[in-house]
Amino acid sequence: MAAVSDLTAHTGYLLRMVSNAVSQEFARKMAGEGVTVAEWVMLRSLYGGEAVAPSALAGRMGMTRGAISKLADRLEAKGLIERAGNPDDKRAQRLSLSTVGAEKVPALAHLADENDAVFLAALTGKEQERLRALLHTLIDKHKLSAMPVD
Amino acid sequence: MAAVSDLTAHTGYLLRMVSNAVSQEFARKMAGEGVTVAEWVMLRSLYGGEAVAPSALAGRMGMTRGAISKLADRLEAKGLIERAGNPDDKRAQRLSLSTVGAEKVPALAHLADENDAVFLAALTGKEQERLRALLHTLIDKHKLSAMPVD
DNA sequence: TTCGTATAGTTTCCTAGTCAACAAACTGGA
DNA sequence: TCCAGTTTGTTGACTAGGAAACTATACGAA
Repeated sequence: MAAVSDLTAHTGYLLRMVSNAVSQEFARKMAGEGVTVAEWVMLRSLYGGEAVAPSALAGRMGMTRGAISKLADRLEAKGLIERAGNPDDKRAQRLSLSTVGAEKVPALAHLADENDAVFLAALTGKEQERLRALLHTLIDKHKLSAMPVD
Repeated sequence: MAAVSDLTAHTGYLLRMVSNAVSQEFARKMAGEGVTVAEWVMLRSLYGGEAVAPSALAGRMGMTRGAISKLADRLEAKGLIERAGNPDDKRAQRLSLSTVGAEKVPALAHLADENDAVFLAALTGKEQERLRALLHTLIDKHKLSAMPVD
């Protein structure tokens, strides 16, 4: 007998529901700063570190090289990042934040903190800890590493 | 002082990471059946009930009417759903599963069950319960209702 | 009645991804 | 050395969705 379980019977479903709610609200706030979530992730990834190769970012951000290429185009056009060639390997590039980009990150980070705090305020401190622990367990056991963008 | 917190410091970030992992794996399985996740949600929403108006589905699925219109086009083209006019209101439509569509749902539901179970196997039964409870709390307190599709 | 407004679904334009083909540059073994 | 295979980033074709304009229909108050 093929019992068809309800959509909401799946934890994966609940996860998407909650995750989407947080992300959409976050996207809205970022949009107010003229930045998309993917752009924020790239900016944050470049913050406070050395210049990074696009292909490395693709791995970190869980996007294709093609997507990174276009994303970098947009951020470069906005003057938030810079592309530098690599004399050792003429194919390669190094992406880094521009001064303006670096100045923008803390403000965006503040929005991210705030967004997270507001949403999680629906849980007690202990519950928040428990949720984080459970998510970390899933991440570890499944060896998840790619940064989520969409 | 503007301390810039790490991306992974945000629970919203962890949520997206975990949620994306489940969803992408699920999307891969659905793709093997020639169906996208959005299509699955629509099919499941139409399963075992009365015919539904596109606009109602838009609300339930958290998508715009435009998106539903195109989604319905695709499913109709695949022969999985049917559009019926409404004599009472010539603007309105009613969407329902075709016989083929209805037959397909249980198999897809099985894949959904399986996908969920495999992913959550990384947690103990008690932990799974706790995770679901926490997600439900967030959903309730934030009055989330739209079905997540992307 | 009839006209203004609201509603249902469609369509167009835009955005942001993927995938696959590609050119240029590198690498290493015969 | 040199050439086959790999890697880097880019590009073009395609997809799925959102926003807003649009069409057709319904409704309601003057």
